[in-house]
Amino acid sequence: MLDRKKLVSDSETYLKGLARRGDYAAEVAKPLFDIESRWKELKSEVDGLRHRQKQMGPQMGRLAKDGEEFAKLRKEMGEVSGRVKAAEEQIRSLEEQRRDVLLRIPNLPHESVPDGLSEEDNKEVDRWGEPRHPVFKMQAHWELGESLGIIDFESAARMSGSRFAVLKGAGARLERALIQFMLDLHTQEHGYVEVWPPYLVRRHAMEGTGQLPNLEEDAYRTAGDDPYFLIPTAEVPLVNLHREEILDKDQLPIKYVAYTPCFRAEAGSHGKDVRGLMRQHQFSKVELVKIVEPEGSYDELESLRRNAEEVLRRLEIPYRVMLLSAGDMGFSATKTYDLEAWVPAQDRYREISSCSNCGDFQARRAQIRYRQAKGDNRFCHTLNGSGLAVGRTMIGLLENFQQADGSVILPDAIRPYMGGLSKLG
RNA sequence: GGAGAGAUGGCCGAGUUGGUCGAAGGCGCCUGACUCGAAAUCAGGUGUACCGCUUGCGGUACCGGGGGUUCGAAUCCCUCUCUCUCCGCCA
Repeated sequence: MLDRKKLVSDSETYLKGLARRGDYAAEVAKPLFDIESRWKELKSEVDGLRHRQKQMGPQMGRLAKDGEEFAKLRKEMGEVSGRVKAAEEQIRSLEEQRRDVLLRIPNLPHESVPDGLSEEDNKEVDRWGEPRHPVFKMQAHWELGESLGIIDFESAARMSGSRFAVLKGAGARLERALIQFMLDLHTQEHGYVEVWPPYLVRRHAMEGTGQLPNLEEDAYRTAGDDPYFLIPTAEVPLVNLHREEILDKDQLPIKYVAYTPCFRAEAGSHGKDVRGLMRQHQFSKVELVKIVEPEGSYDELESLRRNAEEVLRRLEIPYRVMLLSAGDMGFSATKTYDLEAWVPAQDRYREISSCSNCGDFQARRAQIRYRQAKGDNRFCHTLNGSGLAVGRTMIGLLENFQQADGSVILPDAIRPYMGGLSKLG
């Protein structure tokens, strides 16, 4: 959520910034200005009337209840009360409308973010490792996984439909090994606190991080009037850990890491990545979240990104770093780096991690503040990044380390987590 | 699932015959006095959000959330959520 007061007082700058995401973004914000001015007018009227009510209260208490003066005052104050109620109803309605608009306005892109509306406009900022080009017929990971007997898409489809996978034997162990490896790295070497959060959350938690109200069709939820939402990423529970809190300055920065399964309906991606582990309704992810002071939050983004990159380096998977263009970023982000791992069978890089600074956008939605000085409470900045998506990491391992005979050599870093196993198949 | 109790400011805790209660008192914290300094003591201050003029001041809202009764509600009524205790069940 953007700062309503600034949005109104400096609307030109804000609308211009929003338009960098596409014309729609500025359009969404437009109704706000009229709502805000009507709201202010009513608000000051009601404040005045209530002031009068408050003044008269004690006086009426002192008067004789059967006196003439009391009857007169009661009549007058009854009228005031009626007007207050009517105006307050209008105020409530305006505030609801205002909130609806504000919740649907995306975050403002940071100045360092390149212009552009699509993937094509993203800028490569770094690259690591040598992409492996095949001297033999390279197999896609789903072929490898099935021939090695470690991934079973068919059984998964029979019980759950498309976009599910069953991991078996060394495959299941590898999933667990990768999670363990990532958690150990981030907790022991990067200073994150490990968290085991709920996988089901209430609507307001999803609104807090910006998944709702806009992306409702992509979220799974339970039945009933007061549904739970299945988290699409651990970012949701991790950021909401401090909702409605005023933190002490010396508590910051807060750094959390959590492994969770993630659930996504993948509405609107029909036909994309229909095979393999690339795009699943349920997948594992180790997520990094930081809650920090506004000063230096972009430096924190750089280090967060490095923390995620380190996983790929240890696993010896070639990758590149993309700085996303304004129009390609997610709803809540001011600036996003995608890490893209090399996928030999597709002969291209594919997203394996997305690291964003959300500025105070989520903090304002979730009411996460910190005490800067006495009487000066400010919203924190929140950051998040995958460290990493486990399924996609498995793709990276299987495909990049496959051998001509269909076996897969495991990189050194993961072997201790596989009980010393050095090779699949 | 059944029965009961509760939810007040950073914390503890008053307030429930409706009126001067944003709310006693204590603790914590900040400032000043005393002191060489500290402790103790004394005095003052100490929530969040919004509106208006604006170095400061004035106003409004908020006593778990929402709704209602009333000229007026922390105080009465309804409802929801959460917490605790006991019983049952379950992992």
